[in-house]
Amino acid sequence: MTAPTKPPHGGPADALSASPLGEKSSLSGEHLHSPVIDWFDEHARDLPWRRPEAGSWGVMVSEFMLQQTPVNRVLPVYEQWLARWPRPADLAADAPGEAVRAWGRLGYPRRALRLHGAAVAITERHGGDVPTEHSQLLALPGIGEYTAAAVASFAYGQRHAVLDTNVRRVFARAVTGVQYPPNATTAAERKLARALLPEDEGVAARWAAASMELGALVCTAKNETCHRCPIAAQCAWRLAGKPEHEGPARRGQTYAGTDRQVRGKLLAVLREAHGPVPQSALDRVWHEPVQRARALDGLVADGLVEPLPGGLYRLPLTRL
DNA sequence: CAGGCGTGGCC
DNA sequence: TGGCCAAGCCT
Repeated sequence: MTAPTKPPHGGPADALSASPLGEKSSLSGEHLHSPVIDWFDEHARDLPWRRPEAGSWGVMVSEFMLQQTPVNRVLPVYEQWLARWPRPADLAADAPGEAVRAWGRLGYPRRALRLHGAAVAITERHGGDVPTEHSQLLALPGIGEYTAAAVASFAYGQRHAVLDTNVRRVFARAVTGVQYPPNATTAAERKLARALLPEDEGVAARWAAASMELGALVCTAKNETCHRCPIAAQCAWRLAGKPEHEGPARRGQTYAGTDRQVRGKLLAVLREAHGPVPQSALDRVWHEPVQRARALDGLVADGLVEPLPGGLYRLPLTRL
């Protein structure tokens, strides 16, 4: 094959260059030996959804669970889900409330509902197989830009820019030279990600997983370990002396005392119970009646809770 | 597009 | 101790 000739040198200017978008930097490499992929070959974690037997459904389930939830907490729940619902049609045939219950304490339980909804759509519209097209994936509930690219790339080996928080941080540091990426993904970030993507489909998929893993294990938000980084020598941020984040503090998440906390407590009661729960049992989780009622109403509106006659509540047995 | 949406571990 | 952080999505 024609090995594209690489610029003779991969110094800082290569990674940093004001217009790195027209050509691949040495970070990804259009050849088959990017330092990040080499590092990945050596240090990638052996995660169940990366094994061939996981299949596209396993990849998709893992991506839903990993949205804002750490790997270690996902692992046991992932195993339970795949054992119980080995195919999308298996989950689709069960009640949505069972998905919510089996979600356990992963957090953001609307993801469980959306994953169930996606399984129903896959069963009804795609013959029970996770679709291969990015646009079809994007049309499923709970799948956005990132997850569609991740499933297409990790499950089907396709060439997509997979821009998650890890990759965005790696690019922000190594290429742009700042500590953190913007709050929301920008057009410039998408353009950069596309420009860095290796041409070859299989290499591109490998690169996507590798750059994500680098952000998860080495180029972390706090306590990054540059001495273990395969591109430390070209990293714009490190070369600039690792300047601190400038500008307004990044938006933090509040939790204590919010409706979210109340919703969590209400749903925990319903998860533990098998069968309808009386209002009085729910009243015990929060002292303030107005906020309590608002939280319960919200859960019902979201389809996470099903109200029954006689002041009883349960996880949803039927679809909305 | 800023803000809502769970949960737990870490420094 | 409490703010920050963890493979986002939706409105």
